[in-house]
Amino acid sequence: MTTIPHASDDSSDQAIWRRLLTLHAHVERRLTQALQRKCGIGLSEFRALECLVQAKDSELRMQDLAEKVGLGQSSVTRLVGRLFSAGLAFRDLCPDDKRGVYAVVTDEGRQRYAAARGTYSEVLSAALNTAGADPALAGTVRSLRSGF
Amino acid sequence: MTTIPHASDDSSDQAIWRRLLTLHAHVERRLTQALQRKCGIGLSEFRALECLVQAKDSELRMQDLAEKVGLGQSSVTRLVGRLFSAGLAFRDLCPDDKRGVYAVVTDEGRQRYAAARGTYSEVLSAALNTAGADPALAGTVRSLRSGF
DNA sequence: CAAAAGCTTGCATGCACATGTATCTTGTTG
DNA sequence: CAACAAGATACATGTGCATGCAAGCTTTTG
Repeated sequence: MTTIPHASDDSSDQAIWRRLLTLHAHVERRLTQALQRKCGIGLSEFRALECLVQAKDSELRMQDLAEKVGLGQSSVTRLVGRLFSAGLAFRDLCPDDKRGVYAVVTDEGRQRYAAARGTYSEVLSAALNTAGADPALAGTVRSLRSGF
Repeated sequence: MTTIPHASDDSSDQAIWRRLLTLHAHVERRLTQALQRKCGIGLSEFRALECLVQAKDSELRMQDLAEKVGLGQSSVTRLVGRLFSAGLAFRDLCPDDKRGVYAVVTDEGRQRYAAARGTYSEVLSAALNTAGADPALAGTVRSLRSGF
C-alpha cells in the first residue's frame, strides 16, 4: 500500500495544485480582460450564455445553471438578473412547479454569445500557449492537452 | 502546418478548460470552507503565509507576493493588511529603496500556517479524489497526477 | 558638475462590483 | 399543518481598476 503509485493522498498533490492555480489565474485574467474589452461582457455572463445556448430549448433551471457555471445559487439569481437587464436572457416560470424558474436566452443573447465565442477561444488558446512557454507550467499544459 | 499536432489553436482547448474550471471550482470551494471552519483563515491568507514561510528570510516584496499568490497589486496590499490585523505578518521598509515594502511573517503566522497545512493537504487530496470519481473529470485528474 | 524638471516605479486608497452565507418568501408534499 | 424545496434578498467581504502619493531614475540646463 505504501509504494503503490495510486497517489491518493500524495504530497505532490500540492505541487500539482500550485501549478494549476498559477495557470488558472493567468488564463482567467486574460479571458476576463479580453471579453470585457472586445465584447463588453463578463466572463460569468459569457459562460452562462454558453450553457443556455447549448441547453435543450435554450433554457435551464436556475439551480442547474448554478452548478454548470460553478457558482452559488444566489449568485446565479443576480447573474441572470444582469443578463436580463442587458436583454440577453429572461426568466420564465416553470409550469409544473411554480417555485421553479427557467433562465431563457434571447436571440440577442445568442448573437452576443456567437460574437464573443471567437474571442474566447482565441484568447484561451493563446493564453495556454504563453503559459506553456513558462518552464514551470509547460508540463502541466502538455499533460492537459495530451490527455494523459 | 495544418495537421501538425502542435495544438496551437486547437478547438479542444475549450473542452480542456471547461473540465479544468469545474475541477477548480470544486476544489477551491472545499478548501475555502475547510480552512475557514477548521482554522479560521482564508484561502488567500493561507497561500500568502505559505509563500512567506518558504521565502528567504520569511519576507517578500509586495509585488513578488502578488505574483506568487496570483492576485493584483492592490489586493495584496489589503491581504497583508488583514494578516497584520490578525498578528500573522507585518510590514517592513526596504532599506535600499524606500518605496519598497517587505511583508514579513511573524512567529504566530508560522504557527497558524503549520496548523493549517495539514487540513489543506488532506482536503486537497480528498477533493481531487472525489473529483476523480466523477467520470467527466477522472481523465483530467489522472493526467495531472501522472505528469503526462 | 550640480540642480531642477519630467518620467517611472511601488504601494496605498476610493470606488464599483461580483460572490458567499444566512435568512426570508413562496410553493410543494407528506 | 409541518417539513421541505426553489429562488430572492440582506449583509458582509474580497477583488480589480483607476487614481493618488512618495521615492527613485533620467535628462536637461545653468
